[in-house]
Amino acid sequence: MNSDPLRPLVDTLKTLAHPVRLRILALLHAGELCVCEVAEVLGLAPSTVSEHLTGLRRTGLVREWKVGRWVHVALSDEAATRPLLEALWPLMAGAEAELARDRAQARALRCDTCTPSDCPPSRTPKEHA
Amino acid sequence: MNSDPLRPLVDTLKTLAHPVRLRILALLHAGELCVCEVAEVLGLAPSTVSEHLTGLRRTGLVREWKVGRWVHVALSDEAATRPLLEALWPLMAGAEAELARDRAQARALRCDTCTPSDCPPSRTPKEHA
DNA sequence: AGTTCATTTCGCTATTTCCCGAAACATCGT
DNA sequence: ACGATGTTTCGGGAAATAGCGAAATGAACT
Repeated sequence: MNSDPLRPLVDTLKTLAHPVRLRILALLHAGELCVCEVAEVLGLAPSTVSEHLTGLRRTGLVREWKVGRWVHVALSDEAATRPLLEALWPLMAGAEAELARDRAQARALRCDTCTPSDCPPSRTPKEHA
Repeated sequence: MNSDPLRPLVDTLKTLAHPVRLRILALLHAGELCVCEVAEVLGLAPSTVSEHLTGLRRTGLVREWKVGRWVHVALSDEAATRPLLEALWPLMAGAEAELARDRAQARALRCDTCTPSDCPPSRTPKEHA
């Protein structure tokens, strides 16, 4: 019945059309993170972030994989959504202040003696010593 | 308080994220139309189309102007939204059949002895004779 | 002035989206 | 096996969105 050929594109656009999800994409543009770090930076409940990420994954915008008990997230390298994302970055210029603050906060959370892929994220660098 | 710097971009994306509005944009990509023609092609109530167009105009995606008692609509030439639209056309390829049908129907409604700018749109060409 | 026709605004209902907390899962460490 | 921690799923309530018909508006033509 519902074979609307515009459906996939509309789904992608709907997924993009939310400030939190744009902030997540901008965060991931600077490097991968794990779900709890995203939740911390955005100040949202983990369940909320998980649901946003489900949408982003459904539309192929991000990919996720497990590392120990953490789920790491990064921008997908799928060709389909790339041009849209590339067109989007310049349009986020007006929010650069907020986005830079997000990135700085993510960097502060991240342990700096190891890469996100092979080490559990730590809330504070000293927890890792 | 609510000075979310991502707001304008989110508004634009929300406006794009609807099959009817995408079809309207694709229609206008082939040339300007008046509101009643858009309603006829899409098979929607004029009030519904009017509301969709209000959103498209609010976000600068289309422009409208009065011609007699008709309101003509065309894609806006604003620089801000252009790159987004340009990234969008290729992504609509999967719906080319439906979009081509829309365009054909619009062409059938349109009087072919005059341009849309200086002549009231007529339902059938012979009404114009 | 009154009529007609294109368009918009309004009132309404149905559906969807967003966010959370509680509970369920999953994985690691002890 | 147990507890701790990260994540997801579920249930629900507030808000936004989509569609229509009816009524209001504006412009043209008698």
